[in-house]
Amino acid sequence: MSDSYRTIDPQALPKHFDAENVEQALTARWEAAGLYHYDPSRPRDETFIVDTPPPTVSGNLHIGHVFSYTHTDVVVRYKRMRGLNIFYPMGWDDNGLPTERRVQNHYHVRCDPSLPYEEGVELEKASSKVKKKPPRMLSRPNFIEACETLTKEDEKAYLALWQRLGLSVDWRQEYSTVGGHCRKVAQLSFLDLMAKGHLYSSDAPTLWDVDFQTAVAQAELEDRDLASTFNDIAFKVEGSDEEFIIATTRPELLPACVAVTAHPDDERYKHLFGKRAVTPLFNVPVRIFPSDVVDMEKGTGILMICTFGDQTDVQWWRDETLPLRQVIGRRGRLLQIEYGTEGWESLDAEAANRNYAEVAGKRPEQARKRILEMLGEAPEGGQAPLRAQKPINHAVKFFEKGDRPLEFIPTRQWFCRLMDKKSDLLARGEQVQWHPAFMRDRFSLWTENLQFDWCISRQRYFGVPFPMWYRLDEQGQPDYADPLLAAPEQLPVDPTTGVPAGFEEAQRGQPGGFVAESDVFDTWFTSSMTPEISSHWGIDDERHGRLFPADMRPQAHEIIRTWAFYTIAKAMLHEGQVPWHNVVISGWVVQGKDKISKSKGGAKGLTPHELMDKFTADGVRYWSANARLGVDTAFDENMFKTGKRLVTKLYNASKFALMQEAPKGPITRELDKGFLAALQRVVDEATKSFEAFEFSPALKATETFFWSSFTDSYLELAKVRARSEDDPEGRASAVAALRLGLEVLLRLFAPVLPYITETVWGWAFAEERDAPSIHAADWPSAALFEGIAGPQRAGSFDAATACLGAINRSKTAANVGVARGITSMQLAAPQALLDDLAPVRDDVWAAAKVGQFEIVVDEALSGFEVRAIEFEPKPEKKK
RNA sequence: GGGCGCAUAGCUCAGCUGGUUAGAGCGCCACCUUCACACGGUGGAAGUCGCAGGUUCGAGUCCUGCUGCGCCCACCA
Repeated sequence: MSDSYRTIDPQALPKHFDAENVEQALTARWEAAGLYHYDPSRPRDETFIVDTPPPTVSGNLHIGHVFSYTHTDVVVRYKRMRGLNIFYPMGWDDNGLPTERRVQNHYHVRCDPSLPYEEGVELEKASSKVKKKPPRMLSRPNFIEACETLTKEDEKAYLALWQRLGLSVDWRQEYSTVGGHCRKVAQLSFLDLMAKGHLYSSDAPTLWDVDFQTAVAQAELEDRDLASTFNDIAFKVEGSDEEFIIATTRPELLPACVAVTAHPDDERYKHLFGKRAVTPLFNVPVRIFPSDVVDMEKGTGILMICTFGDQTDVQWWRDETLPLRQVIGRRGRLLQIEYGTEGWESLDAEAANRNYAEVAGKRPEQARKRILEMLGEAPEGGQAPLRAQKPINHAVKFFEKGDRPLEFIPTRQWFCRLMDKKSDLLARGEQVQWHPAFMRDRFSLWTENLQFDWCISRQRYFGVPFPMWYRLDEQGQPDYADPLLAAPEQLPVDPTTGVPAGFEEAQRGQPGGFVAESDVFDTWFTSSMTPEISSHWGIDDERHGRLFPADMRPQAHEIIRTWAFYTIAKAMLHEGQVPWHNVVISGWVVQGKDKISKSKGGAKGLTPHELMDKFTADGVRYWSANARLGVDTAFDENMFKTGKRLVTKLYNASKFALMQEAPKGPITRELDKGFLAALQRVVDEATKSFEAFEFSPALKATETFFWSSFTDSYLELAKVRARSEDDPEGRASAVAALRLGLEVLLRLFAPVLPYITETVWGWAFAEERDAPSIHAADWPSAALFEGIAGPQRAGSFDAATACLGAINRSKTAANVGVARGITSMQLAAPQALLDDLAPVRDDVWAAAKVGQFEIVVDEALSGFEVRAIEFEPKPEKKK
């Protein structure tokens, strides 16, 4: 150990911090050193496990990504400095509709699961000329290959962004949700849930998207307000001339009407219960029954039940065992129907068929128009059934990615039972710590209001297939009650190409043979397994035991009902545990009133790379880390600017601090100890915040101290002594404190600003502390201040700061020429502090030549008072 | 209709368990090319803390009720 410090020559360093090159060089160095590698040999209690959200790779990169991923990285870097063994993986979510659509478009292909797999298919980006021809049809395995090929490109772009942003991910722990590993875990999950009896299939009315041609789950719904019309339509009572008026927004469902209902207490309609009504146009007699679900105030108080207009219709249909008259088909068009046949009885089948022919094959909105026209025509000597129309606005259910309203259509679907597990799920929500805490309410509310079991099957081609087949009986009809499940060793399997045990390929589709379940899982079925995907659940028990449950799940608040909810559900059903201990919720990036997201086309203006070019990666991270958890943040270039300014200041202040030369010596002076004591307060505060996952107050505290206490005050107060020739002991104390202060500040900033802090660390401290990277160094602890300071000493530093402030004010006053006649400064303080301040005072004094004030510091050095600053008042501003 | 959150300087926000004249950054004004930093420094102006009550010696902070904005959810006839 040498007896002088390793100093730097500022002339030898670039005038400005060359962020772009530094970012590249350090990223490469960190990767080469394996700095972020998880060490499987260390025990669980020394490990910090992150359940990283896998980004959807088909979206364009935008600042919203940068924002939330930085939050996680900041926490991770803090935990790493606390000495924890970090497990920080990265996944790519390339399983789902966005990828499917992109692949279809990019290569101009479509998937047909009935096709056999072709070896060695080479695809090219389709030209617009090619796109005029019919698309090429691919087997499902080929289609998945195409997805994997295309998403590889996107993943490269993400990787480059993440690395430049400085995410300290262990890149060896990478997965893709459409890859073999994830397919296997998802299929294992299915087999386990089957074995535990949580799954069932049923042929029942299900929310159906007519464009995507698939069922959707409750979690994928969104309400949209649409303009609509309440149509008052007259129904006749069977066998009489009496009529009543129902109100409906969906007159096109008139042929699907199966009953009429009103409130049991409704005097207007009481006498009708038990009788039958006759529908106009189709003359179908339907039951009239009472139901207390009916709102007497709404519409006319009496309404028609159709199969199916909404969820209430489904409920009545079930409870009252009403007939099924499905008129809307899977493609969203009115089906062909023959009145007079079974189930389609009519008092005048001929007229009914004539009327129905007008709307068969039409879309609902066209059919509605036509039906209303017909209802508006008065029969001979009578009144038209359409009596009145009233415009309204009402909420209509849509698939969140869809363009047309959802329909209820009876189809066979697979469900995971959750309705009977609400209280267990709520209890799990209580076992998880939510940050911020109020986000738990979102989870609880959703769980309490859950209405359907989880529909896990989708009639899509691309996705993780059900590992399952059905036996075909002698007539070639599938036996849904007793499916053939894949064996675990077979996974991942695509049942459209794989064969169940005990069968041969030749028996596919043959009577007495088998047929594949062609559905795929809801993408959340796979995404809800991210902790288990990382831990290799069901595949490597030893690893799973080490990595499950995780410590931290970072995520956005709008997917609490999906991602967080399903992940909690899966962990409960599979392992009887919570999937992680902490959920850390980031807010959104907003621009004006709009959330910045892929659906909105990203931020106006600069891309993440352009922002980093302009403000440095550290500057961009600074902006992210400034946001409080769960709170939306404005996209504001000023904040990036402030971040870059901080980086620049750190660069320059560090140069200055590390160019001061002195022999090594103890920190003995009051001012130096006071400064370090004040810094220790900041360390305590930052640590406390970080422990609660609140990085932003930690950054704020550090930043404030850095600017106002370190650069503005302490550097000014210590620099005269640090260069003094005639006070060797005071000089050694100042330089030692300067360096220690800088070192501690670098460590405090390291989680947020990895590049600039590592750069400065390398100038001196890497060698001095025998720690090549600051990111593997310890978070500052009390040990660093051992024997030097104590928080109670900070008063002397506060006093000195006030003194400097007074001097500065007097300088400014002198410059503007209003402080005449002020010629001396009194500082009443313990001698120890006065000694330290004397050189500052004399130095500044000589320059300023003005000022008269008194600073009184109490003997305990815990407080101070500034007295008698006498300046002439500033002259009134001329207006 | 239910739940949650927000409302503090022109803008973006911080103000923990209630305690003396309410803070920061940006912007604005004045001054300063001085040793690492003009990608800088120093100083300054600027707020009836959404509104109305209440609790308290004392309220930006706690309670009640309003108003506005945002988000999540809802059974949509």
